[in-house]
Amino acid sequence: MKSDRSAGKVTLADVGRVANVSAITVSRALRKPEMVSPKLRQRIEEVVAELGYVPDPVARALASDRTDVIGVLIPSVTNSVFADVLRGIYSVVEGSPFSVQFGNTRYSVLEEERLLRIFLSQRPAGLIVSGIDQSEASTALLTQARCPVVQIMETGPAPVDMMVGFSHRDAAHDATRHLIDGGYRRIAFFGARMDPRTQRRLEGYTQAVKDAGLFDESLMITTPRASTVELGCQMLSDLLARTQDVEAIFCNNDDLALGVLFECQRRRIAVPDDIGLCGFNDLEMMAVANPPITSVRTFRQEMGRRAAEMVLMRVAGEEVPEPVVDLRYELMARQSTRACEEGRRRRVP
Amino acid sequence: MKSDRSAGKVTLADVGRVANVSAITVSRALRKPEMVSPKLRQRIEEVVAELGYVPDPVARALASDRTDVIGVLIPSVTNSVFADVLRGIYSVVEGSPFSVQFGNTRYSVLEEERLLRIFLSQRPAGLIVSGIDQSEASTALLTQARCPVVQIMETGPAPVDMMVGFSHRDAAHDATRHLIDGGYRRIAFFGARMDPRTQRRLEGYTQAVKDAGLFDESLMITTPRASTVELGCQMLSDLLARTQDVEAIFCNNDDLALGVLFECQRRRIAVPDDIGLCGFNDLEMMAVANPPITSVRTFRQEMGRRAAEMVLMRVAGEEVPEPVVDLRYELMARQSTRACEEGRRRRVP
DNA sequence: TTGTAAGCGTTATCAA
DNA sequence: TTGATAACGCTTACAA
Repeated sequence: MKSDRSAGKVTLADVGRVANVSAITVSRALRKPEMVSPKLRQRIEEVVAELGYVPDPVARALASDRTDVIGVLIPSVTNSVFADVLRGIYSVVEGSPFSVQFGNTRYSVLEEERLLRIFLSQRPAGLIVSGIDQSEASTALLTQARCPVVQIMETGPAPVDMMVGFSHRDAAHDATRHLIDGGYRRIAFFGARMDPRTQRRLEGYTQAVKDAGLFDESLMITTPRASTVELGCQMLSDLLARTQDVEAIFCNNDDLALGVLFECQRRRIAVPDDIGLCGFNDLEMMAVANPPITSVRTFRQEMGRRAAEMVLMRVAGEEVPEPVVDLRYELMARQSTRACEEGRRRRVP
Repeated sequence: MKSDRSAGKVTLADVGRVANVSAITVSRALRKPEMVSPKLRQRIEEVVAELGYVPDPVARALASDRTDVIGVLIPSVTNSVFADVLRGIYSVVEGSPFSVQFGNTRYSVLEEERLLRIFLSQRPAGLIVSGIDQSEASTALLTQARCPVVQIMETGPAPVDMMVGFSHRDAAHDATRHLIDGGYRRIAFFGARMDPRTQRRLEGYTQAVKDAGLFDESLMITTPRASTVELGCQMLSDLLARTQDVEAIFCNNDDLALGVLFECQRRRIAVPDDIGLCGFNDLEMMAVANPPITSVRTFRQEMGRRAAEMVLMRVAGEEVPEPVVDLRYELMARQSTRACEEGRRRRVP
């Protein structure tokens, strides 16, 4: 008699009993059909269907010391940037026998480390982590991990294993150059959250304005708060309360940019004629705003897709031809940064 | 000698050996400390720390026939509505020994069913599913599930187990009434995706306009496409190409409403004077748009939080005092629906 | 309070 | 090609 713990679950042994073969043969028939004679294979398949056998992933994991779970660590579940990445990952994983498990690090390196330990104890098939700023302990854990690891969202000099991202510094630098080239001189920076990637965007901005001799610390507004549209409104209000001498604003992301746009509309500040405006990420709405807002397009779904593909390839034993990928970015120049023909005039003399 | 399969992993038996106790005592010391004498407990804790023992959740799951994983099935990973729900769930689960695993059903009942089978085979501690429109098979699976189940996002007459949501029909009805009460007569409905919840919003709208004798099928625009801001722009353009006789628009969600607003700005259509505008969900940006947009606030984080709490209570063996919760909604009336003092005039006579 | 023995459902290993 | 046996690391049931 079966123990009552198992609650009537159909096991490999049950299938074997009915099909008159051993459990291990059933296991093989399901995992490596070519190793079982056609005759037996068919009989087993029939019994599996008849009994409604479903393999137990937990038992499989314990016995084989591996799972079909790909662990994904992202800093935020609400940020649409990461939602896009997840969509990319799902698009690849959905067609495979693998599944995805996330962890939400909430932009905390310590939380990331804690989650990493938990995930690793679950024998993941692969691991996808965000960014390149892991703690020393996390880096050690990842290096020792006995599964493929992909760092996403960013590129950097020392990949733990594989990597797919882009340079936030370069992207911000180019966006700032775009404003400078458009004739804007007094260019502000609005930054929220100030996570490592935002920091590097700030560096790119700073470099560009310094190189052009346009650096002015009083034009930088940053906050550790998460970015919202409302925050964009407030930042513009704060800046204008301090100085009217602003010609353009580079926002660390599109939420802020949208807030700036709304606030400009309320204050009858013409975009791009009074103030030029550039966002970051190129959310869908940027292209249809009034006016359309210039932004830096990043390939978020593609990052997720590529990362998942890399993991699957390695799990399948294939070699990944390009284990470090820089996906770049694209400056989507729109009406919000159309510079005047004869150079920018200051808004207030 | 240990088998090489385990790759040097520290086990309960290892800890026991060093601490001079049996493995089961170590197990108890970690799970039910009060059952172990203080002396042994302390010695064991020291050895655990010394050896860096980490419990193996896979082995635990196999032995105890349960996991600490709460399965969550949502229709979309990119829709910010569900992102908010997830945040609520995380806020509760993060402080517990439980973890979350999602599935993305992509608004497909069949995919939901498939995922449900997978999840159930993994002995979840609890299950949170979206909506009340599961397939017959899924409902059967959920009914038989040996774990707590919560349906979220919606309320309905026949909960499988527990439920926390609100009535989309009532919410849409009230929003439409708000427009009618504001003096608007020619009220359009814009709907995207047309999933079951959107359908019920449409029903609420239809009921309200019919009751007021204002029903006009030609004012309803729906599409199976996912909602985007751009789609909102297009829908307005389509509607206006067909008729100028429109006084207000109730959008099935805020993305569409934002698109309508941008398109109105471009066409110099004054909101709310030429056209009244109401969204659904009350995303953060609605309050700071220009003008601020009326929307129906729903308590998405709260839904996630409550659902997770219900699961945890039941897992802990406690009784859930209120297993079916209607969280209601709140109409956030803003400038975009400010009706004229002396009743609405038609925009075009 | 602590320990022994027997699983949990699967797969690795080695033998037939 | 098939099977017997022994893990995998932990917990349940029961005994001391």
